[in-house]
Amino acid sequence: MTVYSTSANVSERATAAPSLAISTVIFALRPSESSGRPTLWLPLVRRIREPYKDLWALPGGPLTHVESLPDAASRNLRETTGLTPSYLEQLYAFGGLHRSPTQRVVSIVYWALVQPTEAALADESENVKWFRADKVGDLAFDHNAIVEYALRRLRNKLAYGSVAYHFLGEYFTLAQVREVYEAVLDTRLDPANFRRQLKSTPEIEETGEYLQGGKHRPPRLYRFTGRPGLDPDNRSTP
Amino acid sequence: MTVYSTSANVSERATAAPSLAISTVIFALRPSESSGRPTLWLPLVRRIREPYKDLWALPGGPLTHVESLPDAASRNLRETTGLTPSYLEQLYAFGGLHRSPTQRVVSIVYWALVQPTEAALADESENVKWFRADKVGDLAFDHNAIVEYALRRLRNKLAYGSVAYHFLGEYFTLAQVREVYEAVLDTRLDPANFRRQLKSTPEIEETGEYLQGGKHRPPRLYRFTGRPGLDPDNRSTP
DNA sequence: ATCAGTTCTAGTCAATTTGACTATAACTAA
DNA sequence: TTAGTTATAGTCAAATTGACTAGAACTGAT
Repeated sequence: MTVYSTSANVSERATAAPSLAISTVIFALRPSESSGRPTLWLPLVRRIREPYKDLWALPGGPLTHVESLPDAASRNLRETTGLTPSYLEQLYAFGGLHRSPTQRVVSIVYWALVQPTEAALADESENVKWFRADKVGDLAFDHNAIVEYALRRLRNKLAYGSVAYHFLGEYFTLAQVREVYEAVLDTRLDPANFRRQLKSTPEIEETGEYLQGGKHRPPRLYRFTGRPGLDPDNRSTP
Repeated sequence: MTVYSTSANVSERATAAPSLAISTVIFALRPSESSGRPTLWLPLVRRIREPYKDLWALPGGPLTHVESLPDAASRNLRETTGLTPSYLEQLYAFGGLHRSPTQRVVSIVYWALVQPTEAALADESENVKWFRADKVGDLAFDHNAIVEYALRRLRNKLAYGSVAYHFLGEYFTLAQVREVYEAVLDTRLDPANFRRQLKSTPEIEETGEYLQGGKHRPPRLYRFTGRPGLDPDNRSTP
């Protein structure tokens, strides 16, 4: 089985550029099956051909000539899960020599966050399944390393940045933000101190609304007004 | 002038993968020509063919089949400047549709830091020249945007991370570290407070040595003992 | 209607960190 | 010997953080 396309000849094999693929690590919060508290999940697709046939892998595919890198990432995200991300950022380009046993492939990997309302509608099937981020099992290629790195970046970015809000809808309670932090960082945080910190950041705006229908005192709803970040792609998410 | 290689046919043009290149933004500190204080510089190469003939551009070239991404970055860094970096990290993959007017190119860009002893030996020629990082002029392709982004990342990383020491040799004074911060962030920092902070980080080790030969009280020399960082390539720099 | 249970929210207080500043030590050059 | 300069330690108030207390506001059970 040869891995080079149709009309390539021997001299081209030596110099031909490695092929380019786009993959995406998609994170969403879902209630844990045991505790009911939100935990971090991601969708994987089952490989239907060699190499690594029948193993789970990150959604991905080749980059076509007519689309930008983030467009390609969005597209294969939509194609495999039906989802539209609320946040999409380039993670890393993985280009090790032996990532794929049959071919030299450089994968540019994106990571995406989707809101739970979106995530609930996600397509799931025989070949697309959601896994807890800390229990993905053995994946195809170097995808375990990629998922681990994506998790590190997510945790790191959460500490400094403004990503937490992209897991949530437009309006949210401060306790929901805390739950995002607790799920992603896998810790418990003091509710009173956490809200004091959030209230001191100018990017979080108090609204007049309250979340009704809960079992206890209705919490006030807030809105995030910050700007994306320093990613050069910078989808100005309208 | 066609941009596709020899035996490509029409149908391949539509689906052929975009070509892959590696570029590097190389930072080093050099004494400013005016004040003598260290400032941030980077080497650029003059383009000797179209497109953008005669404009300055980042060092770079195609990725060959037999080298990893960081190896390719090191190689073209060495080939253009003769330098060996003390720090090398992936910056970003740039893949906009119209980065090059003649061809679809995806560039995986690395950024490197070199120590001043190294940087002093750097090759300079008609076609390789060093520029102040804030005065590079109009560059080829999207390289102005790339340099700007590299600067943002460098500044950002300096605040949290451990990059500053890679601008310096194995032994350094705390004032030298401060000069790195001042050069990169373009501010002045209080010497006393700055050293208090450094001394509270466990990764900086006091040595028994002092830097002799200065004009004033000889400062103590320190050593950095921290580990690289969370980059997946992670050259464990022996 | 009342009360127990729970979460939301504001606040207190000591410990730690930060920013502005002062003072002394240790060297060189004149 | 002294003036000039950098290195280094320390002081003090302001700001931030972590642990904790307590009242407000709701639901569901009695």
